Amino acid sequence: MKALPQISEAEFEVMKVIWKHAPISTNEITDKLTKTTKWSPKTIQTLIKRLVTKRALSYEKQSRVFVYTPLIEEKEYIGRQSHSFLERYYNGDITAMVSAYMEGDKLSETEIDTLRTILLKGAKRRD
Amino acid sequence: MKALPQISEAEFEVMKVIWKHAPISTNEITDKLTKTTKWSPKTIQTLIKRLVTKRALSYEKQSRVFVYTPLIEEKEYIGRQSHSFLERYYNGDITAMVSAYMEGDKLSETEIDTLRTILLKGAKRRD
DNA sequence: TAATATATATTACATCCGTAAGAATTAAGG
DNA sequence: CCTTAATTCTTACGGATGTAATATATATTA
Repeated sequence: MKALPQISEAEFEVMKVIWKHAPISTNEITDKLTKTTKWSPKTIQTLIKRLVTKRALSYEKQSRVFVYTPLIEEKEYIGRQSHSFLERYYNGDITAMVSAYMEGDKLSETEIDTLRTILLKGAKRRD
Repeated sequence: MKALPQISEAEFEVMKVIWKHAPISTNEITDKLTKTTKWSPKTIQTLIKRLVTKRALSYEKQSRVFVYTPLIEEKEYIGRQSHSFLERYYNGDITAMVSAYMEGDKLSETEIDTLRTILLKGAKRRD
């Protein structure tokens, strides 16, 4: 499996809008992000540029404007980040994380229910 | 609740040994970390120093040596990191994360069992 | 006490990141 | 065709981080 590019927190925000709306132009990205953040358009341009350099995005010149498409998949990226997060803080053990949440009373009844349901689905996956 | 200091990845490795063995001297920290990492003692010193500056550690001069104690709690720190991780990648929804793991077949049968057990404990089922 | 060993403090330096401003290029209007 | 406006490219700059090396202070030994 290829190494995914290192994406910073701010860059990730940019990726999110691109994942959601690709193919999408610079201006469209900028419009959306100036509404949800306090970044200047210049800043957003920089972030987009860096993502291209890092090969997280490809672009196509449509007439005079650039239109971007992600080169990495959202699910894959989040999966990798989750993996390394668990490694670092829970020795790679997701059950330790859930356990910590239970013990810290950080789970609502509803969430507990949801989790049980999720886990039941996989129950018959025993072969 | 006070803001916890920002601890980098490398610094976190140092914190882990201090959490585990505090109060612990510079040399002891260095010994342990040179075994588990490829860092030079100098690097480890730098990391310790930065942690002191950031007020993640306090120290006491015992005769001629410094002995360190954490100023922040491991559980609290990991809890905060977990929270912001979930915010960033799963909209703060831990069930979404577990769900993604289930769907990605990233959970072993054993883990699923463990999770079910964990969740049953908290089941003051009002059903 | 002077030389040496040891522990701590200061300085270094490249890269990444947040946050842009300014320069250059290109398209569109006069 | 040339000026202006829009778009993209280049440069900037301070703080954080990884990764140390060098310098200083202090303790031990000869």
